Amino acid sequence: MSNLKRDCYCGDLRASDVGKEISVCGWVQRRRDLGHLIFVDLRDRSGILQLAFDDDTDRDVFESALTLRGEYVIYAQGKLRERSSKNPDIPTGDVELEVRELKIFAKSETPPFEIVENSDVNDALRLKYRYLDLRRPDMQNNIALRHKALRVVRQYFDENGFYEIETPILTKSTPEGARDYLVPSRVHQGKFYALPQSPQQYKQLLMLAGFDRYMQIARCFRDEDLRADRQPEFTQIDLEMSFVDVEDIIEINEGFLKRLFFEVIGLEVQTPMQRLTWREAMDRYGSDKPDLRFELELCDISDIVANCEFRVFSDTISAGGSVRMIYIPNGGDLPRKQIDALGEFVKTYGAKGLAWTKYGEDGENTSSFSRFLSDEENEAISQRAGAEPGGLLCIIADAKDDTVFAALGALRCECARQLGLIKEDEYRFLWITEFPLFEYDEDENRYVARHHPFTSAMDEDMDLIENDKGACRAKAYDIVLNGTELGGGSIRINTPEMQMRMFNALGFTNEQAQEQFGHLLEAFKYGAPPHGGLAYGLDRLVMHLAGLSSIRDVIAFPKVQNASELMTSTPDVVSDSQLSELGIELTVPQ
RNA sequence: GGCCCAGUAGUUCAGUUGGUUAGAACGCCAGCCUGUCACGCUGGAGGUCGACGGUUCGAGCCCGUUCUGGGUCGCCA
Repeated sequence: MSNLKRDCYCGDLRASDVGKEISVCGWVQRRRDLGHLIFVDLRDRSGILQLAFDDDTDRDVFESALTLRGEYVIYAQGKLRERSSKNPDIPTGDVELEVRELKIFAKSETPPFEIVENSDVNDALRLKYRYLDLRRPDMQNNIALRHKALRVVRQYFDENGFYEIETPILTKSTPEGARDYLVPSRVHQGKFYALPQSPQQYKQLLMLAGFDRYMQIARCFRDEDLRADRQPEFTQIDLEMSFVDVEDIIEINEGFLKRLFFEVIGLEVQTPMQRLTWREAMDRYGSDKPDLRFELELCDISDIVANCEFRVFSDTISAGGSVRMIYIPNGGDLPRKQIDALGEFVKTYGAKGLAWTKYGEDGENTSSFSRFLSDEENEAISQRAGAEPGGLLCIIADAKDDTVFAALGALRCECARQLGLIKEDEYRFLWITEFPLFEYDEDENRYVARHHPFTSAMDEDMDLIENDKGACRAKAYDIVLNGTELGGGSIRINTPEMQMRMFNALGFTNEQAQEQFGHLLEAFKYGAPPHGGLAYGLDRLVMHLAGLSSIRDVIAFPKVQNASELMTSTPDVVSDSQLSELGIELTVPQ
């Protein structure tokens, strides 16, 4: 191959290069054999160049060109010439290579699917042959875009004084939080490492160690079920800063997002970005990651129906719940069947059902519940909604506010999607601040940390840690884009006393806290700076940059829904000797 | 763990109420073709209808189970 070196990429050649002697390498995209004239489209990561073989071509080279098939890997050398008929559809459409020398590096079987842009092939097949799928120009672009994003990440945070520091992959399993992936230890049989869910404790200890600003492109692992935007193995842009408060973190990250979106896709992001407190986000959108590309805000009507005859509403309120609605101006267009489907839709979020009113264009209303209310109550509801003919009112009542918010928040998005209300070309960034510090866990009958147990309470809510956990707010924030959580973080606790107070509040005895987090409590005795940070889901960020709806398309080798990897058939069985070396006996057959 | 959707040629799909030999396009193979660029023309090969079981005189189609993939609820500090 020493004398078969390429000197340029296919897609870079232009009319200004005509006359040059060039060499290219790549894969055969297509061969067009016209008899005494053969064209071959040669593809590399930069694009496509047309190779031409005709009567002036050396006979052996021509004969060799006749044997070319799709995905053959070749070298071609010759003189670049202007085409007699140009192709305006591709960047290299003005030129072609008059081939003088041709070398076939490797033949290829006919691939199981065509290597073309926008192919619509079954996911399982794509993933089984991921290396072929990745040859497709759109996948090449996605992966290149990811690289560009990573380059900006490293540049920006370097310029702002962050050190890139690696933290261990073999770590200690911690209670709370996601299920860990475990790695058995050979040296310490019966003991296990855990793969990190995030480098949380390490990055805090790096602040304690005095590095001041830390950044890592960190691989993280969570053994939980997958979604279109969730993989068991994913990448975080992990950040931590010392001597900062919430504002400092928001400021540096607004700068980052502005730079990232501009440099990668040329988008001008306005800063400062919009902010909502968690409380306001829930009340107005029923979600802690609201999509602001459309309106449809929630509205509380508990006060109107608190004493109404309709027990579904009034009983809910006396049980401590709420009755809330969204009003959809054009929702009256939805046929009855579709409204019933929305009723089924909200049930998947735990709602008992959907109460609705269709405001007819003729002034005649159809409603699932209005006959149970007084005229005054109906009128008050319509008035608060600002209802007009053609509108649709959707009401959810539940004894648990969480259920009302979950159902209405999801319904809001579903209606917007069905009615085409989402402004698809907008990028609505949003900070959600003042998250609750605690969250009640029904299964365990206790409060657990909503973010993680190292999160600081807001200064004015310190007393609530013991006195009113449900009302205690944290110095925690998320950055949201178009209804997706891009990242989140918090200001951390930095004294051993406060950290122990937090563990106690979560129900840990001092002994339990020492056992599981002793290293951190010990470290805090030696002077931890006030610090805080944030972590982005890199895959989600790149997904948005690429305008896609699944993170799989921006990950080179993703896993499928059951967390296996189809190309290599991972996970897989291991040999008995491997197991015995680890001191592991299986209770299930392999 | 629950719910929903899909599975027919290499690929993407069509397939009538359950009725003779399961079709199309692209791809593939062969032949012809000197300006194509999704080349064109002619011909050809290619199917356990995901699997198993059931109903039926008869199943790609109906029923059950199961597998695979996708979406989602729970879950994801």
